[in-house]
Amino acid sequence: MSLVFNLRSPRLVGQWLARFEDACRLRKIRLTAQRRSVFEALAADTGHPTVEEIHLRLKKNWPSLPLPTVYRIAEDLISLNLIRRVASDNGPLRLDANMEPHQHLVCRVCGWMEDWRDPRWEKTPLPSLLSRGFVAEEYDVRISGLCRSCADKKAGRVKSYRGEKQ
Amino acid sequence: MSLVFNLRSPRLVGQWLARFEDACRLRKIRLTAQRRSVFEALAADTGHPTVEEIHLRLKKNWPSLPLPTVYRIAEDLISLNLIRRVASDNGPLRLDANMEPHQHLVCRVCGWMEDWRDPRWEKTPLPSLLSRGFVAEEYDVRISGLCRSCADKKAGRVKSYRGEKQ
DNA sequence: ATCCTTGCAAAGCGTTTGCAGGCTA
DNA sequence: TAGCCTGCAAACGCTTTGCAAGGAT
Repeated sequence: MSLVFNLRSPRLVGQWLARFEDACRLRKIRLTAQRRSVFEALAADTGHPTVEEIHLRLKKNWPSLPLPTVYRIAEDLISLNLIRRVASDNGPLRLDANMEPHQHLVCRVCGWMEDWRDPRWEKTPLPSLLSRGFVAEEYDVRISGLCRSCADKKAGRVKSYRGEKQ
Repeated sequence: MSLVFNLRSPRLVGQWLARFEDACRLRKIRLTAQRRSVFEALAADTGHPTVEEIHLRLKKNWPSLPLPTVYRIAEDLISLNLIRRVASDNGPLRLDANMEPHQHLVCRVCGWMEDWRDPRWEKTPLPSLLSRGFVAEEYDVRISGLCRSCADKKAGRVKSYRGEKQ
């Protein structure tokens, strides 16, 4: 697990923090230091971190912060519509504070993930009633493939049968 | 968990079983009754079942079949490229024996899932080198929303803060 | 006969929960 | 002050693993 993370612009993080505080007031939810820290860490990070990654980062300055608290707060923030879960094939829950419409690049080998925007996806209209009364709300588009480092490693490798995750 | 499942056409299941047997021969993997049963149950089901659902179904006629065996075989079939994991936000692993290009309708409340085809997604070309050397291989499109039954239940309900999964 | 695969049991990992004490509003 | 929230520890559910016995080739 990498602790390297890409920062989001401080201006945007500030906007999102204000929105977070408004949401707390509106929903009559207490604005605790723990919630603010978790939300801020998540908002500042473009890397779709796991709960554990957030926890590790916060522990540097707050060694007593327990992991279950971060889990509980993550759930709260999801309920408040301030962050969302990222869809994946397996592995631990990943979080995303970017609520704008966007797509994801996902490496099928290492799970590396990055935001991507392609206006073509956003212009495609949602079918209104697709099938059996299903009410479509939004697209969730992942572009899967190989990140540069896994593509490099792959060259010349032989696939094994068991023992190697695809 | 529901044991109701939608059947795939026997003709298609037969084709896929033949492909499964070829793949076993090609990769020199033993064709056991367990593997055949798990693959067949999966191929016959259009409902994106979990490993446990497959196991429950097979147990009816094979009470001694252990769950870990189904997990191991699922992993094998994924490695053989005969089935794939379905992307989801959370919850247990779901499997899909349909390897044709297709999209999914996903209910964000109950997890109900159904295949969907929209030629627009399939015609959109993959960008070749999107970002930082990323090699795109395929799209994974989920259309999330509410299935009919959750849409019906939702009318008139008040959302709670904690205690209700979104 | 070989050795891949299964069956069993146990461990592993990520996540959730119950309860008492603490802190925000 | 009231009661929401946290901290702690323990439980939980899904998944994986080690090892000996079994079965396909």
